[in-house]
Amino acid sequence: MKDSFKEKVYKITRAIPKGYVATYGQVAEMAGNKAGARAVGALMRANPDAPNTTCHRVVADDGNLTGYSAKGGIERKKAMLLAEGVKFSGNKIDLSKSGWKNPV
DNA sequence: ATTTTGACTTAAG
DNA sequence: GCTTAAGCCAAAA
Repeated sequence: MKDSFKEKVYKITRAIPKGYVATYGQVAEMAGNKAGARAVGALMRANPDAPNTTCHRVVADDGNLTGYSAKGGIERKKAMLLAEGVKFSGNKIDLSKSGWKNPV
């Protein structure tokens, strides 16, 4: 299988359970490139599989919401995550409660 | 093929 | 605590 870096990133992003979020660095590391956090963001922006790839469950390492090219932007993403049960700390995600880690 | 940009992260000032 | 700089990777121009 030709799982390129981006395909892995999309797959991993899709694998994030509802109510949880993963950081770009985390996804990048799972995809095989620990330093590819930026690349992950770039791929999310491309997001060819938008309704299939839950790109809104990927956030910055600090739990801060960044990017989101779609309509509504950050506010929309925040509302969406909050509706899924993600715990927010003010205007950021509480990674201590909603931080996702891949169970192998 | 080379250069630029970007939804990152960490370190230093 | 916030701003600036540098390092990393991949896609787009």
